[in-house]
Amino acid sequence: MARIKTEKNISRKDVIVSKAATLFREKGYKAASMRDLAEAVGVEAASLYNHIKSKSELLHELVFSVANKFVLKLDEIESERISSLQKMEKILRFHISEMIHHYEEVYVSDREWKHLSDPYLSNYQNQRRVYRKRLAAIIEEGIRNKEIKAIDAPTVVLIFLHAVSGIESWHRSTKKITAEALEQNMVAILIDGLKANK
Amino acid sequence: MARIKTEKNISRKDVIVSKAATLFREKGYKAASMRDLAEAVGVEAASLYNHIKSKSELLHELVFSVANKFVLKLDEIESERISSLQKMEKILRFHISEMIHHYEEVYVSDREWKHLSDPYLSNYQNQRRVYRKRLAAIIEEGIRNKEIKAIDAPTVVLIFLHAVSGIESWHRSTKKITAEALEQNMVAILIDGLKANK
DNA sequence: ATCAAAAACTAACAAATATTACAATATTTT
DNA sequence: AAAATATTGTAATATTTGTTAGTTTTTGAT
Repeated sequence: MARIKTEKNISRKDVIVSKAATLFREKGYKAASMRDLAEAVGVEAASLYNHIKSKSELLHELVFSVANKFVLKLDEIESERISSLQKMEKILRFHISEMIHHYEEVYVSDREWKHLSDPYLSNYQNQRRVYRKRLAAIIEEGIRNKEIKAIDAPTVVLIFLHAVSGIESWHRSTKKITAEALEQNMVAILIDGLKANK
Repeated sequence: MARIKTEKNISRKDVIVSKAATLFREKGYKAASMRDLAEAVGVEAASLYNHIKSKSELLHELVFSVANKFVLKLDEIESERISSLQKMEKILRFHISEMIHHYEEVYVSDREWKHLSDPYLSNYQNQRRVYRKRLAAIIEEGIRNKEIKAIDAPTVVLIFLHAVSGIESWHRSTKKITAEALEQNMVAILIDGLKANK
């Protein structure tokens, strides 16, 4: 009987959730079976249920842990006393950094939330809506201050969020530039694209 | 017995493929069942097989028809005698327009290609690689001409392609700006973000 | 009106799915 | 070392899946 190996402060459940993230990213939530997951973990499928309640629990734990992290960071940045453009840059950099360093989880959270079921689904959709609204508000403030060019704020938000998810391709590519260079390039394009013409 | 309704020059298969696009977008390829599709079409599941070979055929027909369209357009734009920046703008506008007017198909092609099986999968991945390389080449030419700021070309490509897929959120939102305004805004941010500082 | 082809239906299939009950084994606590 | 607890395995469950076989109905051409 091969037990699930754990290190200090990492529960067996954590191991499962983490492997699930990888699997959900690779195959998608629906296509990833509990047997696949069991194999990745090194155990029989039924044994997983000593640590988790269901497959769907895995998904919503992943999704909400990521979502919460972004909300917390936004709380922090919003209250800083810096310009709108600087706020946007900080948010952008945070998104990029999270996508690079917690790739699997962030990716799954971004692409697989459709398969949440209520009440988690509605909850998540609401959270996202609010999050986007808050970003749009920052941009609109920047427009009022003539810092940011006159442009539709929700459109900017949508470009920003999705542009970052392009890091997925970067992650898979073999000939990568460094993470720092990637971040610098993205900021150069997107933040420059926002600046009001002087 | 309720037949599948067809209009002129639209085969029953076309109707099925089109409904499949909507369904695959809504639920994802894996989660969309043939019975779901049958219901959307207004017929029993088995009846679909008079017109199509398999579920996977639906996916790869969708994916490749979209992919081919983009390749054809790129052929056209590449051979035009205009600046690199203008080429990028044209490509961007085409992507935006396709995403707006053929939302379901483009979205599915973008997000569900993972579920293709070989040889279609390898084929598609190759096509995409080549397509991105060609876009990067245009950008690099622009950099050499000092038209575009010195920046990592593959990163630009990745931002562009994914930024466009953000239109998905626009499509679902209720309070939309017009398609033209959306396009104008996206071009403003992304193309401006590329321009070399004068 | 007849006949062939196209398109629908009913019924059934094997395979895969998430999950459960329960017995066997390992670990920790006493 | 014994008892209690945690973890795994085996076996089985009901559902859902894509798909096929065979039959009946509908359509369009003669």
